[in-house]
Amino acid sequence: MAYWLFKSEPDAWSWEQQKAKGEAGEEWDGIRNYQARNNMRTMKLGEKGFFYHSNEGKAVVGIVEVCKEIHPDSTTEDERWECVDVKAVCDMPKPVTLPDAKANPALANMVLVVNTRLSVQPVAEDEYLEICRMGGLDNPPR
DNA sequence: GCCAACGTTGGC
DNA sequence: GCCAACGTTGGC
Repeated sequence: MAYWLFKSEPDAWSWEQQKAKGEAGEEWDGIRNYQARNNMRTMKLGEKGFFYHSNEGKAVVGIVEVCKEIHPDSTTEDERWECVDVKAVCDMPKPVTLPDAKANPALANMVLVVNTRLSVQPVAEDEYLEICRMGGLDNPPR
């Protein structure tokens, strides 16, 4: 079971909007970066990931689950671009900010800290659990 | 709003 | 296949 992190500017697509979609979930469309797309290609149904607000907030605000595996991105005719669907699972009781993550030595190698520009990224299991711990999530969904 | 870091494009 | 020019992301 792998873990992921999805980045979104709240102006474009916020955690509130994601939660409003409920169980149906929503396409994680608009990704135009090969690395990010390749990460989505390896995602399996049911895998968990963080929902991260970039720009405003700069924090992990919730947890999502992959509810549809890789398929064409409906927002473009360009068949190079594919995406998955995700649905909201739960809030992060206490959002974990980027400065929080940077200040934690256990997260020094986290992609979020090391490569700030990658919008869909893998998260190691120990990093996943550490962020959940910092966020006050006692029983992280696995 | 600025700018560093990074990715992509296109000329050669 | 290299690399300069350009565009975009995202932290500050």
